[in-house]
Amino acid sequence: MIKRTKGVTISQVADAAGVARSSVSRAFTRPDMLSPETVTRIMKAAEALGYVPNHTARALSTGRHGNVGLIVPDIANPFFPPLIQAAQLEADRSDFCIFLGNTEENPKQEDKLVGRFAGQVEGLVLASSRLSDERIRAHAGQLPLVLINRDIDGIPRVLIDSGSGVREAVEHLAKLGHRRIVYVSGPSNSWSNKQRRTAIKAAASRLDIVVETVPAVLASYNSGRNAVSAILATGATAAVAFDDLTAQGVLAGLSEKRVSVPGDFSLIGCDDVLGAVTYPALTSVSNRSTEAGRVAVSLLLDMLQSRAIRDVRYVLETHLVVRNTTAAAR
Amino acid sequence: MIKRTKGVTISQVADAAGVARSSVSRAFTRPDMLSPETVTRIMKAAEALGYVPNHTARALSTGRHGNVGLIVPDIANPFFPPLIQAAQLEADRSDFCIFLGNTEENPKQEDKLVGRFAGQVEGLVLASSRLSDERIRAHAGQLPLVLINRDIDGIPRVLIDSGSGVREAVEHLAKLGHRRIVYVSGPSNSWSNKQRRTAIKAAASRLDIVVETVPAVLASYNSGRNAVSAILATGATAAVAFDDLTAQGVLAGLSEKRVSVPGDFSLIGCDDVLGAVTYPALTSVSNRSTEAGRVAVSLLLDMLQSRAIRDVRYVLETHLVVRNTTAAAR
DNA sequence: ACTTGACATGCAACCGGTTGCATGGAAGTC
DNA sequence: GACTTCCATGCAACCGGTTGCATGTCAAGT
Repeated sequence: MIKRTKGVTISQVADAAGVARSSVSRAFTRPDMLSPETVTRIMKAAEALGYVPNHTARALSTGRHGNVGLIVPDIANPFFPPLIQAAQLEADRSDFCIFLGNTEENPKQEDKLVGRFAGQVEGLVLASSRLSDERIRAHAGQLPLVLINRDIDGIPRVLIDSGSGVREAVEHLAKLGHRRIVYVSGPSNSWSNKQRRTAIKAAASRLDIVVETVPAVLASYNSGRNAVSAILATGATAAVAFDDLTAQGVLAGLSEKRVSVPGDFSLIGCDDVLGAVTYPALTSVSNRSTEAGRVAVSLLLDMLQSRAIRDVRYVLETHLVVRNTTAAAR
Repeated sequence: MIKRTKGVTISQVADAAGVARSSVSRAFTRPDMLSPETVTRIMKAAEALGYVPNHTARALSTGRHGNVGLIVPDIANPFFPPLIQAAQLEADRSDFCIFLGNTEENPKQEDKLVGRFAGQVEGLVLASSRLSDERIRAHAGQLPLVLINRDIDGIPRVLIDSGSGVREAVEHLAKLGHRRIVYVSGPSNSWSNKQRRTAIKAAASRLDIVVETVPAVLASYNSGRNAVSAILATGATAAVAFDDLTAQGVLAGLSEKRVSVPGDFSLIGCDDVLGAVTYPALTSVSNRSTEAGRVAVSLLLDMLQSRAIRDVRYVLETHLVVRNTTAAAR
């Protein structure tokens, strides 16, 4: 049977070392204030007793607990794991821990999580938040906040500009001779979706290409698959999907309808999360999610240190990665 | 400019409501101890002041902070996100927050994370821990611990048995008339690989099927693709791949060689991480990672409540998920 | 030898809650 | 009407650290 050892306190160490509690505290936090001998004596006593500073108590008196929160809409979406990983790594470099929250794409859940996190993190990163600007502003009033893929004035944010990559995608399709294309859109309250749709329309109109939008509701395989009939009905010869998951769904749907890719139809995804591991390899727009995670946390930690909020707007450009789902129009 | 509102304390609420601090505390934690009118008065005052209980202070005096830690070796491995998600959901149901740690497959990093988490979580789930039994036992002495995919006596654990699913895969192929199959193996030092290979051989010999092993070196798309020539050279009519990524590579390689799946060749993956989002949909062995995450957290919360450690060994069997890459042998 | 100052350490208040025990008043009992 | 019982509330200690200020000591400065 395993039994649990319970907390050794600073007082016990103080007694053992024959000093005041404050000296023990200083031995751990500002050893330069004490004579070297005292420090070693205290350390030895602490070691012997197995003393470990109580994080909670420390947090209570200092107001700093060394945690930051990261809230994402859907961990299972392959876009996020690399972002989370990078965020965690960056936090770790400064000895911070990451609280992870998953909102299931649900603003209410997100609000709830922010509230619950608020008391125990020093700052928060909201990735692809589904909250209203208003709610985000309200939260930003409570604690340091950094956004990923939400563009709100006055709140530090890291934006992955999929616009640049999408523009390249449209140019790529234009060069291949496609004159009529479809944008398979994602969640309507997603900032990225808005951004991509806008970029596509702008690029297309500049290149004299007709774009139609087919909604896929959720960013998922199934909605992509279900959108296929609507896509084909437009008479387009190519499509850009909101993300790779959706694209993969479209790919499946097309295949079922005996439309070959890229022979009969060209398809481009976004976020480049599946491109390299599926067949045929998906042409897609790179995502930069790793950098986004790292930069967001780094920004947040900066804010915590300087206690200042700068109006940072950090933009990461994306590019088209050409693989095997695009070819010349028939 | 956004400015931050700082903490309203229980004392301020007490003053505003004209009661003692303890009453305010009780209004929030055990309202039944107070008269209804007092409670409403306090609540009204709290509301007006924007009071929110300080989580840290509460944790200090109660010793319960409502957090559990989850440590995984690699968030980016598609096996884990569903597990994490499920764990988070389960924790959430009991108003617990999840601390997420990523060890990069590094035991030292894992040890460090456990140490850092220890002070601020009530319990810990270690998924596919890379620590030695000894270290795990040591940690288990410090705080409640639940393991996923590690089998250590005396420590509650959740194990995913991929053997059962692999057995079903072989039976499925046998029923379809395949007499000669290939196992496309994964990393030689992987415990799962060993488990799967063993299960395949046992099942095959029982069913009078010939199995050949083709190594794929790494569990990846490319090594799967490169293994195709060797696979076809064996004259087999079906293959089981170490994991879905490898299977997807094999699928791509077969397609390039004009071998149609499942018409000419049947293919089964493992872990079911891609099956539902690729085309053709991959027949695969389920991974149960969602259940594993949920059960592990649930077990942990139980332990926290009952303050007891039971020697639980929860085994999750896997099953074959038949999709569209398997058919009758020619 | 006396002041001055630097330095090491202790004291005690504080962070913001929780909780066992004491108290006082109202209701219930005889 | 006096006595118990019970309930709502307050008091104060406590959780385990941190930190501003006071104190004591010892060496350097004159």
